[in-house]
Amino acid sequence: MLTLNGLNTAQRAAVTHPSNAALQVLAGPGSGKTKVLTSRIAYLVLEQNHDPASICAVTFTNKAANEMKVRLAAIIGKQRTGMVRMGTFHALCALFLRRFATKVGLDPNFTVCDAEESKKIISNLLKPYKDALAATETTLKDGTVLSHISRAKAKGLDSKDYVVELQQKAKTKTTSPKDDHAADTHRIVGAVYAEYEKTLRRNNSLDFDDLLLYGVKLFSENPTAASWCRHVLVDEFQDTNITQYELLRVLGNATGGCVTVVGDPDQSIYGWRSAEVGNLARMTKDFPGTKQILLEENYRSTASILNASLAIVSQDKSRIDKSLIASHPRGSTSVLRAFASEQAEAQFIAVEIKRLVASMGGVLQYGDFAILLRFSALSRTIESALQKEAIPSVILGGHKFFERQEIKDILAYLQLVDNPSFAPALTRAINVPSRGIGDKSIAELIARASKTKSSLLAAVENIHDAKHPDIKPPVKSKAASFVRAIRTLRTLAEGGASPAELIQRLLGLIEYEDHLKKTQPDWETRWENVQELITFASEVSLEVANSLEGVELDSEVAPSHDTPLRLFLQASMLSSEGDNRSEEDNKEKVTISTCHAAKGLEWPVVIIPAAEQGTFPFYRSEDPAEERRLLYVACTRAKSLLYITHVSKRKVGGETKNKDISEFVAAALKAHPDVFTTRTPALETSAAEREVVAKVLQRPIATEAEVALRVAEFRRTTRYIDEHESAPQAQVTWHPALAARAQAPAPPNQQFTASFTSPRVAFGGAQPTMAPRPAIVYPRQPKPPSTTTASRPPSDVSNTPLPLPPAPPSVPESAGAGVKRRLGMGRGTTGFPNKKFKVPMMNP
DNA sequence: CTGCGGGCTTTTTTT
DNA sequence: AAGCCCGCAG
Repeated sequence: MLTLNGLNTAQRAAVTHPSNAALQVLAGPGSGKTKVLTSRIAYLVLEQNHDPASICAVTFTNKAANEMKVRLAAIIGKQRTGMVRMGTFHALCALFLRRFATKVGLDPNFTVCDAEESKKIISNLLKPYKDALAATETTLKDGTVLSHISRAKAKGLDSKDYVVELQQKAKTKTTSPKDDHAADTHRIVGAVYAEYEKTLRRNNSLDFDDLLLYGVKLFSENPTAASWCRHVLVDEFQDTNITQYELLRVLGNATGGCVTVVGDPDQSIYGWRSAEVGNLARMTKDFPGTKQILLEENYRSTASILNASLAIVSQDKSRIDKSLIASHPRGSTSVLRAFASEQAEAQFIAVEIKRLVASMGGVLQYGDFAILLRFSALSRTIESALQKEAIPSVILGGHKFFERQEIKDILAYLQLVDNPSFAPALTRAINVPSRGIGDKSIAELIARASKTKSSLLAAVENIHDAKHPDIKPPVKSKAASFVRAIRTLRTLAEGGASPAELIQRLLGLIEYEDHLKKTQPDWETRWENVQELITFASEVSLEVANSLEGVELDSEVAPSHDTPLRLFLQASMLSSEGDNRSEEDNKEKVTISTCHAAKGLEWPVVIIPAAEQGTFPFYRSEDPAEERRLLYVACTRAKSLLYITHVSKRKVGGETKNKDISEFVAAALKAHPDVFTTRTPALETSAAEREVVAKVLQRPIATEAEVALRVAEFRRTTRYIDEHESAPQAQVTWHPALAARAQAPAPPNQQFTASFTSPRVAFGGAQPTMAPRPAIVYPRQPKPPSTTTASRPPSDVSNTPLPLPPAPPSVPESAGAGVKRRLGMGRGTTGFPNKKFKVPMMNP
């Protein structure tokens, strides 16, 4: 029996909404949307007797899917959870396309082509147009073409549609020289698009967008492929594109309109990837009678943080005015500080983190901090500042594990074994390790392959077998070891060898470790990465084995063509960095992440550096409003404390440039001067302020003695403390909006004492008419019977009195700092711990 | 031809 | 970090 005790009225209404009626949940940050989603699935299964295998839950990332699985398993059990089809749109489509490949004219062993390979294909296709382009003095980069194509695909336009649309546009538009220019490049894009499509088909591969497009094709043309589906749920709906919407529509129709979506227009930050907030409105039209339910109570952040966040996002004039009701007390006022350089900024951040850890007396540890950046390159200075202070850190969404050279090298061989038609893998693998087969030879091989109408690999094999003559730069003998490796692996794979075994064998066959040693100065970390790939491979196999338990395979309808190797390759291509975070390892590490990758996550303390013009909004962004929402998303990740910092000078490229404060922050400050202060919270002297921080986190507070001890230790060991507390803010060029405040002494950071009631926070409209509601009271609970390491700090929801988290470690030696000093904590393995992988894959 | 080394630039956000 | 360009050696 499903218990709805922990839900508020709106949440309950959403969860128990009739299962056969379309539902749209508009959920502000921290309003418990994940809880609603999981509870609704549980409701469908437990109360409405839906077969778990008939429910499809789509998440934005694989990580989100894994998280939801954990939480759902707590309600309906592991086995039933395992039957729910949960994953990204991409993973969902890939799963069914493997099954039903032939229905849409594909081979089941298609390879998923990642962006880098797509780009290479396009760059080759673009070559013939080089001269034409040079003549008109235009440049057309492969990346630009790819993004045009991707945009078209996101709208469901194939190359023919794209060209047609171009022609229509050309008719309606007045012709200026500039338009002619654009028309020229678009014509080329159209031509390249057509060839790109053909190339992918020839290579038996699908790019990310194709997964969705072919998914739509499959489900719309083959009702049997979707007949299993009784209810579709989509999370982060504001960030879906048209093609993804089509998927929802097609699957939703198959269920007779049983769809539930959750989203928040204020958090739409993927417009650059063709996401359309308009999908929310579209849905209400396509699914008549769609019920909208608003979740406006925020259970995550202090009222101060919500104040600051809303002050930022409410500047958007076109925004539909929504409110967020704080369930937590006001808490410390958010901090806004300026610095003279990015080094000073980074140093402040590092020292302030240490100060907070000390002054909270152990209630906060390093894992409670996140530094959220507009783009990853900003992490450099911050990383080194943290390192200098011996603060361990992890980078989320930095260099992608699966995009590293050494990983792609290995994958290329395996892709070729699985799919001999996949030419990009051959061009990469054939010369790793170097076999003296360079660009020229490859060009000749390609010519041979197209002449004999065979795949590149077949061409190489034929030359090797002397069935065909050698080519001009002779390649026959050079390719021998390559062909041998491929053939050995092929035999092993057919014999049922696991992907992990295949990799091991491959490493021997091509003497990859030696190759790394010879060619890479940092071969050690690269070799470690290869080892981690093996770990990942064995995890995939394990995961698959587990998820097969108790799952009835619909093998008669659609025989599975999956092989372990194929599943591994697909998992590799569809996995995103954040999926594989081992929580245990990161408890004592500060998280550095991009704002985008932080979506859906939360931390007790969030620091947002570089809040400057040019980075917020980013100078290349086409949509400033989206940049503002991005900042809003970043701010609303914070539970207890929020910091925004900016500098007056920053090195950009080679030169130092003067920087102004972000217009978003300046405008927020102008409209609501009280939402920020330059004073850092005086936690060490104020027990009341400490208490709020702890209360929001539902943690016990530290004793005065503990705090005093740690603060003393901090003062003794950290020498920058005095410097930064008395940092002459006047040196900094203030934005006009800040200038006045900089002169005046900062107000004490003590608003939190005002009351423990929660005011309705609303901007942009009339002031709230609602009376303040009493704050939720958190009953102190004894230490839980070891809720153990079950899951990461669950995001989004905490409106019920949860058991307290495991008590913070009792005074680890010397503030726990010097412990993990491992320099740079393994550069090569950034963010990819080798423990506890979650495998991105739909349940079969 | 190929491969190597050096020097340069260059980088938004991601399935 | 990884791509690009260059020039030189095998």
